[in-house]
Amino acid sequence: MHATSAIRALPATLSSAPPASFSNVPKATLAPSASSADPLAPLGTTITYGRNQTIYFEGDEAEHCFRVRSGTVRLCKVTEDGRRQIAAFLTAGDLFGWVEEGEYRFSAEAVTDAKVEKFSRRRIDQATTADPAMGRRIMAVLSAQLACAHQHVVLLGRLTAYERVATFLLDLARRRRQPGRDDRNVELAMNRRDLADYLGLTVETVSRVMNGLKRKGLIFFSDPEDVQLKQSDALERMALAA
Amino acid sequence: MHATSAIRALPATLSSAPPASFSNVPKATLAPSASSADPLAPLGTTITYGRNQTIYFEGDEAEHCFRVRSGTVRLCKVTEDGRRQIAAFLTAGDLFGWVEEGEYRFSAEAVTDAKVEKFSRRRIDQATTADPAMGRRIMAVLSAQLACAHQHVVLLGRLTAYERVATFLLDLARRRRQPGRDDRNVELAMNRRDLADYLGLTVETVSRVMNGLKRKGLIFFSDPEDVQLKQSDALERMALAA
DNA sequence: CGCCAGATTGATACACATCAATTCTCGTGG
DNA sequence: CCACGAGAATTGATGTGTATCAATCTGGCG
Repeated sequence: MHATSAIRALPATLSSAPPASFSNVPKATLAPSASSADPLAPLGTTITYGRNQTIYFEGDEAEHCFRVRSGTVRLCKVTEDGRRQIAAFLTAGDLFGWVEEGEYRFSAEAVTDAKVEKFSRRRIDQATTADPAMGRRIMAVLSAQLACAHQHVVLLGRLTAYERVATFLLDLARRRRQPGRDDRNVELAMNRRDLADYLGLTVETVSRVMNGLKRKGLIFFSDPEDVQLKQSDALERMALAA
Repeated sequence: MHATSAIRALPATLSSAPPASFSNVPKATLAPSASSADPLAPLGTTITYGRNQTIYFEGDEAEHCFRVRSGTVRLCKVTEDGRRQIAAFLTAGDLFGWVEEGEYRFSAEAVTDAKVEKFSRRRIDQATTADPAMGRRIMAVLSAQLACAHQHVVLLGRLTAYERVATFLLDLARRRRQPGRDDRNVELAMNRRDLADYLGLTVETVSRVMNGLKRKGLIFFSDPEDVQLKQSDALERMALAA
């Protein structure tokens, strides 16, 4: 299994990290391409989490905030009766646990092995006072994530199962688009259950749709976590809503 | 009809404005209760919009950002084939149109008559450089909105129609909770169509559920936009997921 | 008074969930 | 090296929550 392969070979500094977050929303990374080094980096400590390990639980006191350095993290919530919804998949550069005060409202878990930076709220506050540019960067990341979340809302509120899956696959491909990389080939960092819980569907439906798309020749896969987009244009048409 | 009544009697300054945004997520207002006056206020110009007037269209160049001063604003997106999803209802203190660069991804429209402040991106940037505390406040608002959006994702991804409506009504009531106000009585700023498009349902289903709740005695209304919560506890139980 | 948009109510359709087997994959130990 | 077991994915049969289609009702307004 290719647990950690989806986001592989991450640059040591985030300055050239690919845009993360899902949806076709341009992603602000904390460290801009140009000039200044990542201003947040020296403030945190990096922790490595194994696949499916919990970073924090919903309800924990929110004393720290985090940033993904490598790998994929999910934010999720489980209802009393066991229904689970994933609110976001986060990748390199994404902030999370950015709670003003009180408790985390979602759990954060490593989808793949992941390196995560941890910051104390207090130190971040101090740092933004000292360096206003950093505050603006954080604002940029947060507003990009908000835009992603709104896209996700549209997907869940109004798209059919086929549209959801097509949109997701295209987002994933778009997110990985970089010079010199084959963006026809998408490696899913997550299994069908995660996918279902992100898309607001059941595992069975996701499986049926994926295989339906395969049968129609829009995609191909033998390994369920390694998907080739054969007809992106047809997928685009299917994902009409953006 | 009580178009503008849902959020009435807004204080001139936002310093004592009620927490806005939906979901039971604590709301950071831009102007904190204590000390300093609203730092953003002098930077913007206030514009009044009539009910259903568009503030900006999805696809417009994002040169300004906004803040709600009074009334309710919706962020929404319509697909080619006419499906509409409302991503958020915004009320006093909420920021919107906070796009880094490029175009707005959602349209913003006045649900009720509304006063909105308009800021140029550039001036905001300058101001945050001058006053880092302002940057932190904006971050707080954005992260609160992100939390709201994530709640909305759970609602759309995993809740039944009854659970969605119950959750919505309770959020609305919670949002209005203030000393000296009757929080059993909820005035909806929006009609059934807006409600449906926010909750990811159809008008018919919303209507059926509202009348179902009325029949069960959990709520009461004669005017469809003025709802009394008769058994908040039962509604809470129905809205299990949070 | 009669129009019209919004809300409600009813009958029916369908997309997806649910329940229930298989099949596949891979790690483990004999 | 292969049998075994367990979790993941797939596939099939059936059920159901909500959408869709279609009236009807209601209240405000010209």
